[in-house]
Amino acid sequence: MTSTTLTNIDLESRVHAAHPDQLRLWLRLLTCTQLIEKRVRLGLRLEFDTTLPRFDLMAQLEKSPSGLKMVDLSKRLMVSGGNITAITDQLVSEGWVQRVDVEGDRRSWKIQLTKAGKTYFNQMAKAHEIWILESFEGLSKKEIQTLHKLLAQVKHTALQQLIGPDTSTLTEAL
Amino acid sequence: MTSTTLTNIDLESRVHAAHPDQLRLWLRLLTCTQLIEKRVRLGLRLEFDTTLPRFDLMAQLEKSPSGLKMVDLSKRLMVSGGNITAITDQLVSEGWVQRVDVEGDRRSWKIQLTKAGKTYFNQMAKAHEIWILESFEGLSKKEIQTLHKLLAQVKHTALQQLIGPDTSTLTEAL
DNA sequence: TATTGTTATACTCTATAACTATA
DNA sequence: TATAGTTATAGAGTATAACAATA
Repeated sequence: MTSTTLTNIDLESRVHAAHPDQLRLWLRLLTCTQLIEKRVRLGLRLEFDTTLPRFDLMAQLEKSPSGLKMVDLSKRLMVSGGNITAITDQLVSEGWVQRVDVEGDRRSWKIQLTKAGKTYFNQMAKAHEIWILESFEGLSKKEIQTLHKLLAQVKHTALQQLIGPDTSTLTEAL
Repeated sequence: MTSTTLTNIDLESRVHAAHPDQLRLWLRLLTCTQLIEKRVRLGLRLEFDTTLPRFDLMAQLEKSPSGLKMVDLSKRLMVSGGNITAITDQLVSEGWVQRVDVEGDRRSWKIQLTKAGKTYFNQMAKAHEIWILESFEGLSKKEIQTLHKLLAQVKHTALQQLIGPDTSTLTEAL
């Protein structure tokens, strides 16, 4: 018989019997996220010739039709301003987003999806939704709700741990 | 009042009310993982001047005291062979791991932690464990078990979706 | 022929810091 | 002074492909 089964060939093989349940949970959480993320990245690259950060930025814009400032995008995507400039430049050159003047503050832009960008994003979002549905198809509706609820608590705690109990922004904390 | 609360300034603001529960679950899963991962990366950088991929590679070696071949590391860490060579080279130059000849196959090495590497890794692992315990301290023991169990199903399904039902390795599928 | 590992290359994402323009 | 955004730079990680050595 072979020395390792497929399910052992991943990060979880790191866990020792002596390690606490929290560590096992973290590695399982990480494995799940990485598997789904790899699937999404693969699909975005093969079917749409794009990347996850670009998709994420467009998803933020789709959610805010009036547009978002660079600094808003920086906070929401939890990356530095220079990154936002770089990714935005790419998307502008490809025609998917546009910079629009902000009335009353000549330092800022509103970044918006173009009409072509909306169409393009909607196509990606449909495919994305299918990949995600497939990734969770082993769970019942109730299990999905339970998971969602438990992860709410994790999110709350992890956020506190990362940024502390004050009101500073995420990017400032990093 | 401010337009956004802190908990809205993240990826989950992408979700629309019309989107299915699975999509909400995925974004929450991603947010949780990213928050904890940022905390771990920050700690590894500030306290140990190292990175997560390097830590992960050493963790694999610590789990396999007899050593692992490059190809094993490639599969377990789900990255290409060239990356393993690069990261291993760094760790060798820093004295934390060593390449050891494999009897009977002159193409391969066994990569092992050095004595100094074991000491160094154990220090990191202690700190890592604390960061993880803190990240999940909002959950009861039972909730941790429930989460772990539900994520087992997610892992299984996501793995099938990513690589298909056959027996090929992860890296081959990517 | 297939496998193991290395090398060369290029690309994406990332942060930091210096800078300009504006508030 | 502080904020918004850009630019320049450097570094890490990643994949791919060509390659050499060995099985």
